[in-house]
Order: sequence, then C-alpha cells, then structure tokens
Amino acid sequence: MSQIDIIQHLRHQPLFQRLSDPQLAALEPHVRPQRGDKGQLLFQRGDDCDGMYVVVYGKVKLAIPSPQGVEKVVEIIHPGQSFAEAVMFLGKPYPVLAQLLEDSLLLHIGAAGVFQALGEDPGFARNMLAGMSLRLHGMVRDVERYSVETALQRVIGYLLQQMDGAPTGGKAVLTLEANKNLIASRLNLTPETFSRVLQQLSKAGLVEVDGRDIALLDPAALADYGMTPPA
Amino acid sequence: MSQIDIIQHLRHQPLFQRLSDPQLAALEPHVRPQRGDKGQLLFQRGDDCDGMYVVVYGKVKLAIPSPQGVEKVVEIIHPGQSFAEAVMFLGKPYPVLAQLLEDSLLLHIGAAGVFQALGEDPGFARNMLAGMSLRLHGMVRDVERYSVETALQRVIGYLLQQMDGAPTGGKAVLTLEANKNLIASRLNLTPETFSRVLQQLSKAGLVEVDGRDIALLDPAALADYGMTPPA
DNA sequence: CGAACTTTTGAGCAACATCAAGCTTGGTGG
DNA sequence: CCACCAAGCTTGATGTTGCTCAAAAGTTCG
Repeated sequence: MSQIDIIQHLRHQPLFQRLSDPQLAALEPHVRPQRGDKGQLLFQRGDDCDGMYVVVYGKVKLAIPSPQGVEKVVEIIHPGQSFAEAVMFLGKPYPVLAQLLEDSLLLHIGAAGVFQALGEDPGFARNMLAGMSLRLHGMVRDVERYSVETALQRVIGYLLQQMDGAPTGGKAVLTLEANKNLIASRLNLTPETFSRVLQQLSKAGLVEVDGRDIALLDPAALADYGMTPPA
Repeated sequence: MSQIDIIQHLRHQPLFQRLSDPQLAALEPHVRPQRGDKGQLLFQRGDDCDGMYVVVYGKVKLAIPSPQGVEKVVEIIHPGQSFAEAVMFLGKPYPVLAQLLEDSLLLHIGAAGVFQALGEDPGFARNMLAGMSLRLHGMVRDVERYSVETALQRVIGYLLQQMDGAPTGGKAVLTLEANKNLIASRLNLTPETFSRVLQQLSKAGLVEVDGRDIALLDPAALADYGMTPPA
C-alpha cells in the first residue's frame, strides 16, 4: 500500500475534497489504511480514541452493547461517511462499539493530522462542521422517533426516508441496507415487532415485501397510514 | 444597546473567547442581542433559520411539538451554551421549537458572521467543533437512555449526571433545572411515572426530595440500584 | 443435505401510559 | 392575614403497546 494510494483515496472522500495537494501530503503521514473482514470489531465501547475513521468501501455498524447481550444499533455508516470525529474532539472513550458489516476498507486519521488540517484550511473545518451537523440532525430525528412515534410510524418513516433519492412518481422499490434484525434494532424494535408491522402494511396493500426488497406501492397513502387511528 | 455591550458579552462566551479584538469587531455587525420574557417563543419547528444563538442569561427549552399537543423536551440550554448551529450549517428549517423558560438575553449571530469567523480563526472552528461534539454525545446518551434503559435507570442516570461538578464524597444535593413536568418530558416519561420513581427511590432511602431540591444520600448505592432486578 | 442463521407466528405479560381525582404550593387581592 | 385560585405534584385504578419466551418455517452456504 503506497503513499499514492492513500492520497488518492482521501481525494475522493467528501470530507477531504477541498484540501490542496500539499495539504493532503501533509495529512498523509497521519493516515493509516485499515482493511477488515465482515464481523471484525474495530473498537469496543470504552476504548480510548486517537483519531477518526472514514469508510472507503464496506459498511460499519455503530451500536451500544446492552447488559443483557442484546445490542442497540445507533447508526450504519456507508462509504464516504466518517465517524468518531466527535469522540476524537472530546478525548473521551468511545460510547459505542464499531463492527464491520462487510469486508471493508477504512482510513484512520490521527487526531494530530485532523487538527493540522483544521488550522490550514477553513474549508476543511466547514466540511467537518457540516458532517457533524448532519449527524446531529439524524440523532434528533432518532430521538423524536423513539420518544413520540409508535412502532408503526417508525417503520413507515424509515421506509419513506430510505426511498428518498428515487423519486419514482407513483411507486418505489428499495432494498434494506442490512438484515431485518439490524434494521429492527436501528428502529428500536424487536425483530418480532418489525416483522408484524411489515406484515400489517403488506395486508393493507401499501407495500410488497420480498426478502430485503420492499416495494412501496403508494408512498402518499403510506405516509398517511398510521397518522390516523382507525377513525 | 451600544456596540461595546455586544462585544463585552461575546468576549465572555466560551465559544468566542479566543477571537481577537479585531475579529470580534468584525463579527459585531452580524450579532443581534435579543431580550425576551419567560414563555416567549423564539422560533417554531419548520421556521427558517439564518443564524445561531448564544444564551447570555436565562434558559431556553428546545422541544418537539407532538401532534396531540404534548411536546417532548429535547434539551434545556443554559447560559454560555449555544444552539441552532447545526441547523444553520445545513440551511434546513428548525426541527424543534425554542421557548424561553425564564426572562433571558440571547445573542443571535448571523450565518455570514459565523462563516467569516471560521475563516479567520482556526481556534473558533475548533471551539465550534468541540461544542457540536459535546451536543452529539449528549444525544447519543439520550438515544441510549430512551432505547435501552428503564424508567428507573433513566431517572437515576439523570440525577447522577446533574450531580457532577459537586464531588461531595458521600452525599450531594442538587436542584432540578426546571419543573418536574419538563424534566419528566426530557427523560421521556410522564410526570406521573417520574413522581412514582422518585418516591420509590425515596422509600429505598437513596434520595430525599424536597420540592425541586433533591439530596442524593448515597450516590454509589444509587448507581447500583436498578442495575439489579430485585434478585 | 444438513447446520446455522434469519424470519415468522403465537400466547402471555410487564412496563409505562392514560384517565381521573385529590392534594400542595405560591402568588394575589380583599 | 387569610381566602382564593391556578399550577404543579401525587396517588390510584385501568388500559395498551410492544416485549419475552417458545417454536416452527424459510434461507444460505459449505
């Protein structure tokens, strides 16, 4: 793995796009590529943290281990996204665990490198702030979901959200980003409840479920459903 | 309200402490002081956003209005803290509403001013990143609370957290930052449940409740309690 | 083909919410 | 100084959502 590779990868990450060539070169010594297989634990809750990660390819799960062994999925990180920035800034131990959902390639960027880049390029700071803002908003929505929405509403909200980006006028098809157990956890549901809700939507003629593929037959009606107690 | 006042206030906010005098002067035209009375709505969910706020004195509640009129308190902002930075960065409408819990003085900083300061001072960027990191961590903990902890554990966790900063070896006394209805909402509980849990802790001899003042008689034992189903 | 995992289905239950009164508390005015 | 009112808080009785436990039916993959 030569230096060229790292810089090439960095250049293609949204976070680093605006850095100049010299700035990238200066960052490079702080970057460590890290390949891993599906299932590998990147870090545990409580581990110390000395940098942040960017996903080049693959998927990473961030989750909170619960005392009873069951864990709660907080977020699923996709390629181009980063994580652990906040922990790095605070110098606290990780509040979550990170595990690879697929064989993946990550870049680990040491804290020193990040601070250096921040000092050199205001655009980088803005990118990081934008990224954290996005994540913060996601968390606010999660909190909202968990606290004011019912199971039915959470599932509907998730489906509609996943559909975004494919504005097929009438119907839309999507594929779950992970297995149903994980999605259920993400929505703070048991797999049993998730299954039942999907079936309910299916019987109502709003969706068609085929394994991980889900067709939303009428997004508008779907959005309504669940808002109105049977009336 | 003269220019001097604004700059003096800014200088005392953690977020702006590191800005130089000329930088503060440059920021000043983008800053608008805003005084308001208890109960005043600063903005509603869905309003457009063109800057961030800093609390000089008073308290602000951020909450999600629920369809049925009940609202869910997301956060309570204290003096020295800021809010709406993330929304400003994303240029989205507010996902929450903001209401003054007391007569307050706020500073509203226009987006242009913030971006300017970011470009001029890396320290400012770092301060903002640190602030957002902190908020993000708070949200992660909230998500954790709502999803894996029981009502009892949430209350205990809240009490212990509020106690931080007063490391009185054995016991500690704290005053709730708002009325019990608000705290209950913050913990995603009904006021009834909150009341019952406090009473349970009281009967167990772990706390003493006197209106908004709560004495933690044995923080260590309190932390244990609720971890272990009666056994 | 069989082992391991994932998903579905069913029955019972627990935690917490809801609904409905009482009971304090604090501020206001007679 | 006390009566009064409204808001905040507590208490009890009842209800419902989604979880737990158990097991069967699909899937995946070597």
